[in-house]
Amino acid sequence: MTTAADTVRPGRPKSGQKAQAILYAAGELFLSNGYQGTSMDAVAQRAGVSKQTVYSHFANKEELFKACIRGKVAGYGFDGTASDEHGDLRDALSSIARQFVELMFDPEVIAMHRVVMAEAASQPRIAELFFDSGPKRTKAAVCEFLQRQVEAGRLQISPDRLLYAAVQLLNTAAGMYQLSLWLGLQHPVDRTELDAHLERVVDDFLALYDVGATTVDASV
Amino acid sequence: MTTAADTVRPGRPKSGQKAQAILYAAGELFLSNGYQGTSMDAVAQRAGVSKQTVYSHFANKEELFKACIRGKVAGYGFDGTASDEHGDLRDALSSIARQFVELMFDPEVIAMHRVVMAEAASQPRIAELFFDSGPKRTKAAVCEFLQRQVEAGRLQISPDRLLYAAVQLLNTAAGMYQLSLWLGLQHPVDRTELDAHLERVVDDFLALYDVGATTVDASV
DNA sequence: ATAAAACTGGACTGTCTAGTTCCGTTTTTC
DNA sequence: GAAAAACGGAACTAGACAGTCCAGTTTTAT
Repeated sequence: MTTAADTVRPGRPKSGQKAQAILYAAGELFLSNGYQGTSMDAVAQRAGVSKQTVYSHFANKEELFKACIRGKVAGYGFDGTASDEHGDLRDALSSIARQFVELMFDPEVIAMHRVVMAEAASQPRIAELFFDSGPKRTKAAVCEFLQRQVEAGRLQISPDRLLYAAVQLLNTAAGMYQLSLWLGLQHPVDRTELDAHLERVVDDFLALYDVGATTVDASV
Repeated sequence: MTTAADTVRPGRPKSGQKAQAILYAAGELFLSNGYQGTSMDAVAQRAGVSKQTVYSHFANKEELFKACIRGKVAGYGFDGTASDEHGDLRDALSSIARQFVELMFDPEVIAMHRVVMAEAASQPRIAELFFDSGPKRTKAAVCEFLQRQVEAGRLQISPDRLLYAAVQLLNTAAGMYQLSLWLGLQHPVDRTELDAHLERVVDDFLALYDVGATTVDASV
């Protein structure tokens, strides 16, 4: 299969390195200054490239922005469910929670959320793209993990509660810090404090969904 | 006590109505177009006022923005803890959760979060102001409510867990929709679906903290 | 070698921006 | 009535921006 880009043409081919440099520079600028706060001149200058070259690789500012977000999101995989299926359930949950919190503590991830949210109103497709390939994928991964634990008889979660439980786990884990982080008000959390927090989170989760847990039925 | 503003001076006094009109117009524009996306000319035009007048009431764009945020935040009180102390605990928790979720569904509140987060990097004091008089106050209110329930013997929460529990309640209630809302991807949620969700949230909360609830101690 | 295309560097357009200042008018208090 | 200040309207400064264009240079395939 040969696309238009693959076709061999006479003349000098586009430099992939320049495209990379442009993407990298744009990524830095967009994430720290926002979409509107970043000029194409600044991108070109930081990439060490002429503005013409920027426009030869990316149709316009919006396309460049989209390409940036796509690239960044692709780089931030959440492999929390790679946790061994046969190890301790508590450890696995703990690892998922910790990985998620640490992801949320990453300054670049924070900047990402900020920029995408800021531009969500004027660029709905960007928001969708980000959500689908980021948070949505993470939730789905945790869902699948929980599903497997249910099937293995290690957890008690009714099928219609799976997504809720997954969000509950991630949310209680990171939700404590989330908004403060996005507002730039959160100091890096103390290691031992974080450990204690995560233990609580996993304890609560197990109290609700562990096979031995008492299900409180308040309707009676 | 007379401040400089109170002092009676000769000449025409500043029109409070104009100040209000400017604030209102600026609020609309800032919330829908962001800080950088809003020009002072646009504010003046929408307020039906000359730019001179805008600058006579507010020193500059930043001060105008701050005044806007202050005003908006002050308007969004969270009176969820006004819930009767002697009524049903479940109802009270349910009411708190519902009120919080509905607050989070308010388009203006969503826009607010977006704008403040977007500007958090360049305007840390705004972010702080918003956080302290918004989310922080809400959390504190719920904390106090829980504290009273603990004292009344209706809930079992150790003192160092109070804030965690409060955040847990609010977060599980709204966290399911939060990010989607901020990204502009969430359709208004079906009434019955929301009811079911909130019931789950309260059930889980009671399962963890109700006086009759079994505390799972996994360290044994 | 030659042709084709990428690239540089800069100039350029048209539009928008914040902030300030001018003048003439209106309103209000002393 | 007089003085003081708020107003409207407009202009101006000094700059940033996205995007286009062009002349000349470099790289590459044929």
